[in-house]
Amino acid sequence: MSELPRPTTARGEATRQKLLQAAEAEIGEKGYSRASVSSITKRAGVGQGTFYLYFPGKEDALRELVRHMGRELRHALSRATVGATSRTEIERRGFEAFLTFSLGHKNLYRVVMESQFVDESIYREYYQTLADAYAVGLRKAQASGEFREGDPETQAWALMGVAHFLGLRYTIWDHRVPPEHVMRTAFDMILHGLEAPG
Amino acid sequence: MSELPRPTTARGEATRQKLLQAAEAEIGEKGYSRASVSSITKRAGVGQGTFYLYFPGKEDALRELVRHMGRELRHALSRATVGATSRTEIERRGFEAFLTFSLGHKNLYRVVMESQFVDESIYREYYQTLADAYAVGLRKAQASGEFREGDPETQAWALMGVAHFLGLRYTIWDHRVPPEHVMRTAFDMILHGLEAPG
Amino acid sequence: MSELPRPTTARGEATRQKLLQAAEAEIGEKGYSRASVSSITKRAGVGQGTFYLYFPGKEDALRELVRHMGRELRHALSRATVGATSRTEIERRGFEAFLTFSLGHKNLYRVVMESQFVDESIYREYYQTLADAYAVGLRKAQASGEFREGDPETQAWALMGVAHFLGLRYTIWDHRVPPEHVMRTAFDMILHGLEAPG
Amino acid sequence: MSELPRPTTARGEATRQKLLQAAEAEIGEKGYSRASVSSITKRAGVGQGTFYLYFPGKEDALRELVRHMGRELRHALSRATVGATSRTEIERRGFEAFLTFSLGHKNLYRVVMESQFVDESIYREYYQTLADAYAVGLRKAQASGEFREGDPETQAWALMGVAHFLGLRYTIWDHRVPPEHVMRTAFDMILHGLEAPG
DNA sequence: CATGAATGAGGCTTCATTCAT
DNA sequence: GATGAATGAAGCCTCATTCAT
Repeated sequence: MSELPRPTTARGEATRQKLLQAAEAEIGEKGYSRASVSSITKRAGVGQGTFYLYFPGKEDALRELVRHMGRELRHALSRATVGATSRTEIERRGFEAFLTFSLGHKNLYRVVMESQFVDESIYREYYQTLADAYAVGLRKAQASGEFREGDPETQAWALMGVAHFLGLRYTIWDHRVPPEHVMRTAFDMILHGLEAPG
Repeated sequence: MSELPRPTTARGEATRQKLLQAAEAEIGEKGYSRASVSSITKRAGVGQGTFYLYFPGKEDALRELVRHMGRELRHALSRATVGATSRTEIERRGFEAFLTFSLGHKNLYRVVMESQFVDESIYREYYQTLADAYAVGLRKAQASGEFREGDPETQAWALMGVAHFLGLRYTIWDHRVPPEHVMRTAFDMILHGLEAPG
Repeated sequence: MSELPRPTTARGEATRQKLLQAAEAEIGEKGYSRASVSSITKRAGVGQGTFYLYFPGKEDALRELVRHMGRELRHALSRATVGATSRTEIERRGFEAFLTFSLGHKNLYRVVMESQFVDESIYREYYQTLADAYAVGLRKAQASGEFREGDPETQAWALMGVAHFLGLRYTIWDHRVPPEHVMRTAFDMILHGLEAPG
Repeated sequence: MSELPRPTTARGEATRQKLLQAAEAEIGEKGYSRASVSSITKRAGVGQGTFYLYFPGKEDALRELVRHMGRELRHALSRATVGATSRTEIERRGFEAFLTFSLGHKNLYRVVMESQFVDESIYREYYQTLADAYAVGLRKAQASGEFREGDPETQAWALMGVAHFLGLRYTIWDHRVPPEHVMRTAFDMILHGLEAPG
């Protein structure tokens, strides 16, 4: 009723993974509230009750999924930006990696977005964690003189907004516009701003 | 797609408005799936069955609400930017107006955000309409040489992303950071970009 | 969710009564936890959901039933003892009425007994109300010199215990021993005690 | 009816005892139907399946517990009344011992009371065994002229009713009234009856 | 002896929607 | 126009019990 029992055997761990994957697919496709635990267990090929051996309730599977997505995305961003020689380069590669990642994890991405309507704290935690890491990099780039001065946290949230909306619009909803095209315009704006020089 | 049958009497119109306001409060506070038609009618002070005299179903009230929010926001933006002397000025005032508006319509804003999980098309229509109008302005500013070249639609989506995320983070979730502070950083970035000049 | 809506129409009141009677039969026969809401509604000939139009939950039907039994029993005792010329007479008639009543309401009596394991307060209220009324009568009989001195509340509980156990043993469980026989022994003991005089 | 297979090793016996104690606590605290086998095994510190090595099912643990309580209570009563010089003395000491015992075994007592709703026969057996032993003593006291004539079995049930109700009311539910006070009134009534002499 | 993962029946409850008045 | 009683499908969750290890 109150404890969250973690499986102790390998068999248990496998079942847990099956459930998590099934939950990702089910919730990603139908949305959290239309997704049913019984469908999840059916997809996972286990009995209904088995779900509750691994999660205290439906909401907790969602939480788990969002945390998982957060970890995966951060890893993807790390991998993509390793070895970059400038912050500008990091931004570009990170942006690209984000779009690729979202496209490759549409379901999980939907799950993250919807989490805000189930328990806002899950969603806030997800983005705040990203923003914090992001702000660190921006602060360094300002210190080194590469980037213009400005509050790094605000910038981080603004940039996440750009990425989120462009990702939603141009990769998740409709990817007929070539990504390079979107990237070019977006990056020009992000790096040099809207105003024409002079 | 076709408009719902509208009431013909003044009394009917009043009931319809009461229901819409109740739906806004109920869905905004509890979220779409936790909101119930019976609570909505209770809030509106009408009988349960009355709801179905004005809306074919629960989803349709949501749809109506999103359209309503779209209209209101566009009016607010028009009003705010009328008489501006430059596109930069329009951007600034529009941004400000958007933040004020979201803050003043938290429930409605929540409803719009959640609509994507009920019927994506409502949500896409909402943003696409905004983006289209936005892009027209940006295109003009580019033509006049005030703004740098770039695909206006992409820019519009990117800018809406900035506004959405900053609004969510700094006005809806937590408005301890003063809006001027957020605005200053955001605008510097939007107009001149991240990179230091030279 | 929080209000307990009372029916406003005659039809509603009728449904409520059907449900209450069905609940009495169902819970009385199977016991509270083995009784199911769905069986209750089936017996009542209404849809499952209808139950929740009249009771916030299963427990509340039980509560209602116990209160009902309390009122009925008190009425029966009043009726039985009206016109008695001595407290001894009241005791005798009350005792008899109690046994008759329990026998005629086996199901309801079972429901009352079981209520203590669902929500003790229901059960305590039931007996405390009886005890309070009982003690008033005993106190008067002591004041008038008819009954020996002693704490009336304690006496009331003791006498309810006698009635309860004898009723359970000799009317509800097994009524092969003639009631007069039980009554004679019980009354002799209650009125004159166990000890032989002298 | 037949005894359950008992463990043959000392280790097994220890496990069985742990389970029984855990069941007493769990069922006593939560009530039979809210008590779960898995909680019992958790309390006992053994695996879930282990329960079924010692009991055919949940009900059987209850049965065992009631029998256990019966034995313990009878022993307590024997010990308390040994060496008493009159039946009156036996009554007094027995009554006192019963109250002390119930107070010291609240959980077990609750379990016994609830058993009637799980399997009435367990409960009836419990009280019938007590009543039979009780009646033997009462019959002797009548034969010796110490107690007034009357059907001993009826008297036994009546007296158990007194003890049960007073125990429930004044020790288990609320022991603010001093036991001596309750005992004095109760005993006066039991030994000499309600009616004033003369 | 002991374990704990797995099961699936079954219970409670919610709710969008219908309909007779 | 309006009502509110009624419905039944559907969902979440619990739990006694089984069984392979």
